[in-house]
Amino acid sequence: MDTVTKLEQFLSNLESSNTPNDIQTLVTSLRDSYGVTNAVYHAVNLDGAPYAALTYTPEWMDHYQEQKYVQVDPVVRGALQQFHPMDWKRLDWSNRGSRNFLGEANDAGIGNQGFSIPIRGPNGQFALFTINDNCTDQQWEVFRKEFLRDMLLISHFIHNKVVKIMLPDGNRAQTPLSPREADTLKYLAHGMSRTNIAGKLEISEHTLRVYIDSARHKLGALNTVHAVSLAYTKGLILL
Amino acid sequence: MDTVTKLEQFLSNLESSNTPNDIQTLVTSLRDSYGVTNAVYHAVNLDGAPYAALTYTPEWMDHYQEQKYVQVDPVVRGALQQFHPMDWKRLDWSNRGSRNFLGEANDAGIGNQGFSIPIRGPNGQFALFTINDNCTDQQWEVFRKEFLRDMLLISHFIHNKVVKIMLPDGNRAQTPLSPREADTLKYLAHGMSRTNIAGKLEISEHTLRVYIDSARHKLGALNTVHAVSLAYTKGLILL
DNA sequence: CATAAATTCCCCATATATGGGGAGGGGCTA
DNA sequence: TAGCCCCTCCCCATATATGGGGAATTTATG
Repeated sequence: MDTVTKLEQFLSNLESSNTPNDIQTLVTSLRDSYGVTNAVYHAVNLDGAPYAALTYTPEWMDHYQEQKYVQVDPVVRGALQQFHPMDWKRLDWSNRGSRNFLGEANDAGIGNQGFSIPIRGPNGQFALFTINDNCTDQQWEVFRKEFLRDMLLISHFIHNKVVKIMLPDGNRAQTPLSPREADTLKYLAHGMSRTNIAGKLEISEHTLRVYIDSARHKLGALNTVHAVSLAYTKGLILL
Repeated sequence: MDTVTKLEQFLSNLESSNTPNDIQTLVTSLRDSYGVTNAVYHAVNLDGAPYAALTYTPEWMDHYQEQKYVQVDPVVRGALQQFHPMDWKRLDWSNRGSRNFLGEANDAGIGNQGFSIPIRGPNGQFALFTINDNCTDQQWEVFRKEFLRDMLLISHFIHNKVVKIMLPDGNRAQTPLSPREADTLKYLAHGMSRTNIAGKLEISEHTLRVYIDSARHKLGALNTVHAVSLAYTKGLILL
């Protein structure tokens, strides 16, 4: 079975996946067809909720959840600041929490080699697609060279499908912001005060307040900080 | 020349690209090898600055810049809210600004067909990779089916390279936030008041203030809104 | 052309955030 | 073990933001 066929097969299976269970099956068959120890799709943030389809043991997952490892896991922390797929060897495992985590992960049968692909979507979506294996550095390098591109595509398509399944109404029309409102929120995000922004936009501070208020109301935000973070994650403003 | 070779050739050319000029040349040769009307890499936000490598005419680019079309362009607005490559036909061209923009774009020789791939990186990076052409819907559909995957990979690798070139110190160590600081900023982003957050974290409001203050100082933020938006874009907190 | 939305201006009172201090206990690391 | 960072608590005074009103002109939209 050559490379193209593996990817083709995955994409064709993905096409006919319509439930969370299908995705789980898909990830398992992905692990088998590429001959690795584990394959993991982990949506760290999908409109506030997490979601995962993976081949780790349920025990390890429960443990991970209970210990709130998502906040400590160097893979997650690293991926949040990276764009390119990230090899686990290049992460910082120096502090105690990480070492502890690493030890427990090894005990849970997770491979010594691995890379994780960060996936970013609108609305603050953040997910990871991870492949890991037990093998030598050389073997791993060969795998990486051969399949990294497949994995990039797989990570993209699997996330796209998961969003479709988990957030069927995710494509609802967005609350539009008026140009002035968008400007206002942008400058607020930059840390400017009302007085400064009003000066920059050459309007009175009273007027500026109207924009902040109307943006808050449009977005259903509880306060200004909320409005700014909503507008940014929803892709309504550019920083 | 078959598909694999085109992509391979691009990636090999990319490997040896080390300056903005190289990227420009690369995009031009990309357009030629895939036989389309235009190829565009447009970093809308690269640490606050824009950057573009494209095959549009300089006149159109100047016009685009002068008119601040980035704020009106339905392609940009749409891509900000999408994950998957977005066909231009599926955008909303109904309002006056968009129609006007479309007319001028046609006059500038931009193809009637096109799709744009949104690219999201850490630090609020947002870029678009666009391919457009003059052809029928059917021809376009064929092109899309055949080359969409290539384009996804190209968009990923070109962005990765541009960031390396334009932000060579982009991989500097991030200001770490303590767990309490990160929690605090996260809840602030959710729109909670100090009083509520203090209650949730079961600490006094005074203590909470210390976290906000120290986070502000660590991030070099001008105020709380700024601190939250910095922490989020830098990947230091999960919403 | 009628209606809606955007943009601009203003007042008053209260709630909340910020800036400047200070202080003690506990844990990790060199 | 010494030093650094984290976590927790407190005071005072001032600056800034919010919530509740109201109203005009211009610009888009159907």
